[in-house]
Parts: sequence; structure tokens; C-alpha cells
Amino acid sequence: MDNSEDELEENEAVWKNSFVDSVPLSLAAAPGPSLSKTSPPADRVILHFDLDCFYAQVEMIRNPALREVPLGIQQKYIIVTCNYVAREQGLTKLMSVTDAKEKCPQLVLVNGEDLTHYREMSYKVTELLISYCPLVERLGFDENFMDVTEMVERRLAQTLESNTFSFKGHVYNQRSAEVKASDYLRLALGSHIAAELREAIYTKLGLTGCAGIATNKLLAKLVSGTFKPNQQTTLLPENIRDIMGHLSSLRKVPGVGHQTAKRLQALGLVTVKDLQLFPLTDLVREFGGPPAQRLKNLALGVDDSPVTPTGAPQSLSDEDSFKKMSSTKDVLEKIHQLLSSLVERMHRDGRQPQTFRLTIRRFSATNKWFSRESRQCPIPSHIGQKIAAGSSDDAVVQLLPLAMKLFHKMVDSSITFHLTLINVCFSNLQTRRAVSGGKGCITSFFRASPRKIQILSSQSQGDSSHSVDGHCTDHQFSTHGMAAQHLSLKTVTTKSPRSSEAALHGFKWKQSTVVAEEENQKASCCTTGSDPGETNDTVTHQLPANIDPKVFKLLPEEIQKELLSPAYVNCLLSTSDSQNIKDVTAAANELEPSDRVSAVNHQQPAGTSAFPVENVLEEEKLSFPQSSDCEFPGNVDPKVFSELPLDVRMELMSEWKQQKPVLKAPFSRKPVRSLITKERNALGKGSQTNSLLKYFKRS
DNA sequence: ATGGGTCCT
DNA sequence: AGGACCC
Repeated sequence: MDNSEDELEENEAVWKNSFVDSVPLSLAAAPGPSLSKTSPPADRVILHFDLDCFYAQVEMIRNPALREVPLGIQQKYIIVTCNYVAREQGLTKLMSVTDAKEKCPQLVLVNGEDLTHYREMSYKVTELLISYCPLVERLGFDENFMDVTEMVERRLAQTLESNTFSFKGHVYNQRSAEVKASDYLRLALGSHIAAELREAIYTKLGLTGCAGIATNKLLAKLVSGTFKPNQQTTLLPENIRDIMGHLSSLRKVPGVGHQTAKRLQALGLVTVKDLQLFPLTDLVREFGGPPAQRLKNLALGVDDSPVTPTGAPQSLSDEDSFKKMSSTKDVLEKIHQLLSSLVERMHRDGRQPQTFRLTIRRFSATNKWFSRESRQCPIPSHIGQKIAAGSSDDAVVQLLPLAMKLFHKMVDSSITFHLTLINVCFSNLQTRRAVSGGKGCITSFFRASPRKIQILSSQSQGDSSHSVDGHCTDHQFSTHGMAAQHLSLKTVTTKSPRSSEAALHGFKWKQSTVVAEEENQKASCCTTGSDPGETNDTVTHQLPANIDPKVFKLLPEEIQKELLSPAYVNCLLSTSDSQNIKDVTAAANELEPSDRVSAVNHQQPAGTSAFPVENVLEEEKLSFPQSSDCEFPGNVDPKVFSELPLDVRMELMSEWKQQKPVLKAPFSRKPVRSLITKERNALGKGSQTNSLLKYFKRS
């Protein structure tokens, strides 16, 4: 809208000032010497990928018949997304089901409340991108940022004269791609990489999406949506001003949320240009120093934030919302249902959670749609081990009292209450590593993860290998060991190894062992305000065998009653286990990574990781990028790699990124050889002849 | 809103 | 533990 020429002139100074020092001269502008050896402050090339109506695409892959009909993905009473057939009929995201059906009576609805399939496909996309370049940051399930600066530099060095070079896809506000390609060679190469990656995502996973190519994350994200389904757009530095100026409001700037927009509006700022021109000192007064500067930079299109590799998730949660929930029994049953699903997911992840959190949202006329309350507590390690080991029904039953305790910390159930949401969450996820030399040789490791120190505890047994095939199990297992040892090389100096005595016995405790162990565990969240010792023994007797009487006694009387109520006992704690088995089986079935990944994919073998990429690989293993532009070390078999648990793969990729020179020259240096040697030793068994080297190809 | 996630205070 | 942000 309408800038007078005056305003544009005024802005000139603002833009020059901010860009002269924040955005150094493009290397591409001086392609001759191409020597950027003068270190970092070079322009980056950042890609942003945004899949088209992601949930709808996943459902259309699962059921291709849905491609031809207007499709809406429903969660509760809203359409969270819809396919493009439906959009032609006027549907939009986050429309209510009633409005949507009104606009489009033939609308086909698929329930999208279970995110399992979306999450799995989402990680396949991220992993595919990571296989080309490790600097990938997820944003939600359907977006990824990638820093391809190094890939671009490598291509630049290899690029022979390319005067006929052009951009792939659109160039923002530019009529034709050919005009500027040689002036912005690096961005042009970025556009080629983006096109190749979108093509890979389509041919290997069957998904379409948009991409944006720019010099930072903010701009890449903003530009990616310029041409919408299944297209890509590059933003040249000379058009940064335009794209920022064309945003309809400050709220459109990623990083400016509702609250910030309101505070800005209170200062009289509503357009991006308002903020660009607003005195920084006034902004600092409102927001404080760093946030103020960041806001101003965002308005200018300046964003120095790095693409931070996301890695494995920091937390896993499961939630459900509802109109109203007012009885403790319903709460208990809902928590049980959520926990069953979450515990299964946690087991598949392979890590062991150290913290449990329960979150609720209360119904209240004033408070209605925000404000969640939560309480969290440590997870006693014996429960954590059951989760990790896959003893899901036991784990759920033992977590339930913890959850109810947390619930009662927030809700006085002697008074009427109304909940509209319950969320259960595992966090503080620690990766367990089992490395068995075959003779009870147990090692434990510490490692520094990107964000914090995590303990690598040990176990004497692997349990989670559900593989039918011993051959396969063997590889998976020993490759875990390799990961652990590899990681330990760098980080063992952080702390001294801890005794793994407890872990030695950690795997399959009998119930009696658990009880004995409780003496050291009871300082959990449940001690506060609880009143041990007053429950009489005849009550305790009635407890099913799989709940610890000592824990039970620590619970408030009301909770004890709940646990003994017919509903609970019959439904959840049946000692016959038949009901438990049914529950657990049902939960497992819900989560099962089923066959139908896509029309172009084949079914994955059972027992592989929750987020496998082997479907992608089996068709074109040879053409899968492994050299040249690919950061994936050439001596790693993608198939084997893809079978590792997600977090292990993420860790390895992070390591490779940092140790690239070493790993890329497999026979040149000691660290690599010793890694491979350890791997071979850890293998033990009959596979020694082949050893893991079988899975590590020559460059 | 939904069913997830992230990081910062 | 809550609050902001993202999808």
C-alpha cells in the first residue's frame, strides 16, 4: 500500500545503515578470485522448505482415491488443513467443520488427531534433507531450514564457465531468471540445490512443497510462500526491501507473535515500515535491549540466527482436548489412555525419559483459551527403564500414580472442576547405550549433547530389538555400540564415568526387586504433602501385584481410593493381564508404522526404526547422494544407517558434520581406523569375517 | 481453536 | 512453571 516517494527516500538511510555492516558484500559479486578464505562473514545461502498442505498430502498418499475429492483433515471440530481440490471451493485452513461443510457439502473428512503418520513422514523428509547436508532445522512437522552455504561453495569451485547459467524456479519480483544469474551465482546455485531437493522429496517420498532461497532464515521463509503450491522462489538482496515492505502487518513477520504485535501496536506501530523507522531507544525501553534490536532487525529483513540442527526431539508429548471433563475417574482414564500411547512412542524412540509432566487447561469463562498449568516430577529410574525396555503396561501402571499425584497438586477434586485439555509429556530424554563385549563387559559413557550433558547409562541386555532376524539384530546392536564409542571419544573428558552397578541389574527386575529398590527412589515428586504409613494393610493387600505397596502408601488417601475403585482395578490393573494386554495391543496398533507409506515406496520390514528412510533408498541406492555435495560420509551404507534409531542417526550426523575431514578420508587417519576397529571387536559373533566394514563402502 | 513442538525468563 | 514463539 502506497508508499509515497518521500517515504521511500527516507528509508534509504535506514536500509543502508543496517545492511552495510550486517550483510557483507556477496562473494558472488566478485566471483573471480573466489577466495573467501577470509573467513566467516560471508553471505550464507539458506533454503526454506514448506510442504504443501502436509497432513492432506500424507492422507492422499495413504489413500490415493482422496486425491480427486475435496479433502479436509479434521481435528475436533476444525479443519486444520485441506487439499487443493478443497481450496478451489473456498476452504481455508482452520475453518470450522460446519463452515467447511457449508461451503463444500461433498467435503471428505479424515480425522487427523493421531499425528503418528504425519510425524513419521515429517522425519523422513528431514532425514532426506540431512543426507545431503547436515545443517537442517525443523520448524513444526512440515518446514525445514537448511544452510547450504558450503554445498554452494563446493559447487562454485567446481563450476566451469557458466555464462548460460540461470535460476531454477522464480526469482522474487524479477521478470526472468536469466538476467541476474551471474551476478548472484551463489543464490542461483542455491536455487538449483533447492530444485534438486524438492525433486528428491517428490520422487522418494511422493511429497510436493515450496522452497525459498535467500541469505537468511527470515527471508528464506518469507519468500518461500510467494508462489504456492509446489514452486520455489529466490530472493535477491536487492529485493529485500520489497518483500519486507509488502508484508501486510507486523504480525506477518516470523518472530512477532500476538503479544509482541499488541505491544508494538500500543506504541503506534502496525506496519513493517513503522517498526523500521521507530527509534531503537524507544523500542529498547519497551522490550529491553536484545529483543528490541532483534525486532528492529526482523523488520529490516536482517536475521543472523544460525540454522541449528534440530536433532532428535527434546520431548515427546501426547494430548487430548475436549469440551469438558469433570470427574477424577474420567481424568484417570484419559491419562491412562494418553500414557499408553506416549509410553509406546517413548519406547520406539529408544531413549529414557527422566522427567514427566502433566499439563491441564481449565474451563473458565475468562480464561478460556489460554493458560495451561503444569506440574512435573522426576521419573524414578526403574520406571524409566521399563519404558525404555518396552514393558509398557508395567510402566503405564507405575506412571499413573505419579500422574494423579501431579493432577491433585493442581486440582482440588473435592471442589467442582472442569478441564478442557490434558497433556502428558516426557522430557529430559537420555540416550541409553548398551555395549556388551560378550562377557558382561559393561561400559558407560557421558556425552555432551548440543544443549546439555546427558548420561549414557548401560544395560546388560538389549531388549528393544524386536527383530525376528538375528542377523539384523546383530548389526543394529553393534552399530549402537559404535555410536556410543564414537561419541565417547570426544566427550569422555566432560565427566568421569559413573559406576553402572545399578544399570547392570536394571533390565528385568522382579517385582520384589523393585520394592527393595524403592527405598532409594521415594524422594520423587510424590512425597510432598503425602501421608505415608496410615493406610492399613488389608487395603494394601488388594493391590495388584504390579503396583508397589510402598509407593501406594505414599499416595494420598483419595488417590489410593481411586486406585482401588472398581473402574480402575477392573479396567487398568487386572492381574489376569488380559485387559492390560488388550490395552497395550490397542495402543501399539494405533502407533504401528503401517505399510502404506506411499505409492512409490515399498513396505518397510518390521522392526526397523520408527523413522526409517530405507524405503527411499532401496530403489535408487546408487544414485543416493554420497559424494561431492553430500555430507553423508561416503563410507556409510545408507541402508544400515537408516536402521539406527532416530537419535543415534541424528547424533552421528552431527558428529560427521564436525569431523568431516577425518571421516571423508577413510584411510588417512587414526581416529577413523580405531573407530572401525572397535566396531569390529564389538561385533563379536560370527560376523567377524565380514565385520561392519561390509557396510562401509569405499568412497 | 488442534496436537504438537521450540527456547527463554 | 509459565510464557513467548512456531507450525
